[in-house]
Amino acid sequence: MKKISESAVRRLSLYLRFLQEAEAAGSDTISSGELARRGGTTSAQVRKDLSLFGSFGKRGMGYSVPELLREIRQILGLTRPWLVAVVGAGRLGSALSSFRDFQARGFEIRAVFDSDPAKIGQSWGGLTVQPDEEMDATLREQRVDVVIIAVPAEAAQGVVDRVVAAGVKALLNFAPVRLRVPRGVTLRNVDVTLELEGLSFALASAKG
Amino acid sequence: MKKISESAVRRLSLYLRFLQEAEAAGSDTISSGELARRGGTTSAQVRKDLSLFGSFGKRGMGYSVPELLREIRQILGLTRPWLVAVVGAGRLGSALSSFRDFQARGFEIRAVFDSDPAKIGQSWGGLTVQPDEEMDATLREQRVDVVIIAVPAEAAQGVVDRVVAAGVKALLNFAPVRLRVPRGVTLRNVDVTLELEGLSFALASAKG
DNA sequence: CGTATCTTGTGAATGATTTCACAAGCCTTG
DNA sequence: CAAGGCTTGTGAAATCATTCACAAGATACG
Repeated sequence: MKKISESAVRRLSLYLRFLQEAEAAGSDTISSGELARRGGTTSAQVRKDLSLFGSFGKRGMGYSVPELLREIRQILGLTRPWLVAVVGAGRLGSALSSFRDFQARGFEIRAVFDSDPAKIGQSWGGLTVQPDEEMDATLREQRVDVVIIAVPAEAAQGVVDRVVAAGVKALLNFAPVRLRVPRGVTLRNVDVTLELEGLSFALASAKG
Repeated sequence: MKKISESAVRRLSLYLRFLQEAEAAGSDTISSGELARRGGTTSAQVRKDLSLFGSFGKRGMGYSVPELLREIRQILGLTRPWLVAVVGAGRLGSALSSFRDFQARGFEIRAVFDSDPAKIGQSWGGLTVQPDEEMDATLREQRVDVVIIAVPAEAAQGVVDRVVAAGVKALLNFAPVRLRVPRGVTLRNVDVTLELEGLSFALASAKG
């Protein structure tokens, strides 16, 4: 299979969202041009992205909304739920755990961990905060697929090493630090500081 | 001035972080190879990125840590603090407002807004949650540079329109929705759902 | 002072991604 | 059932980003 760029996957994810909107609005079909308009890209880009995985449209007609929904869900692996654990029960972890959208999109939070004894045992929307020591066992027992890292930067690499050792293959990191993962493990970073500095650059460039 | 890609700016921001670490560790100089190693890129990439803005190194010696720190701060516009407001006093807004790193990196949170009467008046780390109605006046009075959007998706575009009308030129959006901004306004998105779906794609591709 | 060693800065080459452009297919209408 | 009007799928072209490769400058050391 040929290599799919990260930006192409991002766009697919966006198209999925637009298709859900179109479905809710009662549309049966949608054109590449319409998807492009919503996504701020071009119709050729949309068709190219989709053509990486197959031919889903009808010439003259566009794409069937339910069919393309099915196809993109299949491509993105969203046909079954993924099990998620959050490490770090601070404010960010709390915000993430309560994010209702996750559940709706097929990500089920199954465990929350923290190293702070004061936090352990607290109940969080049906889940009990567990101590770090139980991480390895729980991750395996619950067959957790994805771990969200919401601990301070200094602690993040240690958490990565432990969850990777427990067999987890996908990580989403919120700590402002560059983490090392072995081959075969996928890591994505959400780095708010980086984004703010990007805004700073834009402001400074504009103002001179 | 030639166009600078977003990925180049991201990397500059990373180099800045590594330089701060190097400074804390007492290093006087650092080579492009060392910056590359920490950033997971190549030394040529580092030199190319820096060469977009000038020649800061000494052949045979690398870069002076304090000097390159100064230069990158200058490039990124981090020589003075930026004033920030958070719209949305939910859990995410709370997590962001309490994020100590912001202050340390030159982003000062000056106001928090919410539309929920139950939240208004609450004290948040020295700030009082203000009602939406005061947004326009406060943003102008406080000369807010950057607005962080931490409201539900349905409310986000309305917030954008209001803060843009109040003269704000830089936005960081956490709502899982594609927002429209006029030319001259910079928008960055942090979309956790997109990131999770990216992980899902990686997992699904690997497992077959 | 001359040689060896290191590392920068940068054109040229390569690779990746996006855009262009158009033949081909599908539906509607008369 | 033929003509007209859309819209797809996709090679080819253009643009953008990364990597290569090396001359040139700087230091260290005998």
